[in-house]
Amino acid sequence: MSHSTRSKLIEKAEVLFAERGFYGASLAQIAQALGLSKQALLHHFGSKEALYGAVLKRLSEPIASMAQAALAEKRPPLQALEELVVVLFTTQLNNPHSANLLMRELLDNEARAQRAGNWYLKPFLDALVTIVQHIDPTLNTGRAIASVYQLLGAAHYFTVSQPTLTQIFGEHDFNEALTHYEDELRTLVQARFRTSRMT
Amino acid sequence: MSHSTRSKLIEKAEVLFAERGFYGASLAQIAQALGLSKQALLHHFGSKEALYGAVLKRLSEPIASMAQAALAEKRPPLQALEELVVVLFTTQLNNPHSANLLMRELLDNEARAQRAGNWYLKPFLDALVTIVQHIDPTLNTGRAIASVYQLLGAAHYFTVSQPTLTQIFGEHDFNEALTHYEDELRTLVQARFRTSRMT
DNA sequence: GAGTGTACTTACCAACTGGTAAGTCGTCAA
DNA sequence: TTGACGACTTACCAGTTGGTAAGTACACTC
Repeated sequence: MSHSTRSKLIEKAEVLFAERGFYGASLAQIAQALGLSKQALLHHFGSKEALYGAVLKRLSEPIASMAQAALAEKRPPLQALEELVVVLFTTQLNNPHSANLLMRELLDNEARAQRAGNWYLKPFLDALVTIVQHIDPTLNTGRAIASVYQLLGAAHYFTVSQPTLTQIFGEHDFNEALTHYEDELRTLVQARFRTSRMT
Repeated sequence: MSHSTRSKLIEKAEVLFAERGFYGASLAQIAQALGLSKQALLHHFGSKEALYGAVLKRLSEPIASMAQAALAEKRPPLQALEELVVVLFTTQLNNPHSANLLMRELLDNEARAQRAGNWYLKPFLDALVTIVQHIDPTLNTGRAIASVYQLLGAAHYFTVSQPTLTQIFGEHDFNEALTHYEDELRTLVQARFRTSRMT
């Protein structure tokens, strides 16, 4: 079936792009990993850029809808934010390839900025900024972006560093860090905004 | 002079590796950007991997010595940590290529783990973990790693996201975020460890 | 059963990849 | 003056890159 092949290609491309980057993963590799010819891939997507775009799109959709769901919730916004950050973190932990690829997109962005991919992240970031401004209405947009990025950084960076950390500190210490990380994230969210209201 | 050509090559390689990744930057590009032939480059470094290693080494040295200097300081450790995080952040802001390349190294690490490059970061991370444990001696290594990574993530992630943020939120809001980010980082360091001592 | 469309295939292509071999050229020491 | 060395060069290599052209094989509609 066509749809299944197409989505299988996207899945495999996600893994290979995540592991080796846009230039490091070749069309032939991706297709071959599924027993297809490179030209089968080009038949479905037309070009490497288009394939990459399809991967990015599929990646960003669940993230954006998570953030928008959190925004629509009736819970106190600080609670909603804490929950959202934790859910994002655990989702990334369970999908290391997505997390890696998103980070790569941040890096490649500058050199290949004309691609529309970046904008997939906009609804997600907008929702986060809005939540933060609900928590502390005195924050202007710039400050809100800053605090959102601290939280996002704290979560995303750790996920992506997993292999490095394991190598440097060993599996035992890494697992210890992992066990407590969710907790630490909650502490961070609370601490950040408790202080902000005290100032 | 030989030394000058060699270090010019490292500098240029850093920029191109940062912009396009290890696979995306070719030896010919790097050499050509300095008016040299690809083989001049290979004469100095032998292989692409070796060049990459030289770039990484030069990159990580100042970072490691910063952290070790902070560890040797006589100030209260919380103050030393706050200062170190801020210095790291501003250094990265002023050297976006270094920041990008370090982030890429985190990502490429898994696929090309056999390279020794990772370990350049070990002294730096060790120093940070030690400082954190001076601040709060009740933290085991895992928890200390976790809190170090939150701070590192908050700083590094923002630097690397600069182009994306500018595109999504516009230059004005980004500059506002930038203006306050150092402040926000200080707040974060203080808030994180103030809370930790309260618990 | 003719025609149409989709999902692929093999056969190519020029351009580029990292790397080797074999020089050339200037400098400096004996 | 010779000889060695370092810093390069041109010439070349096989393998891979993304992409095009032209088909084949099969399902479906009319």
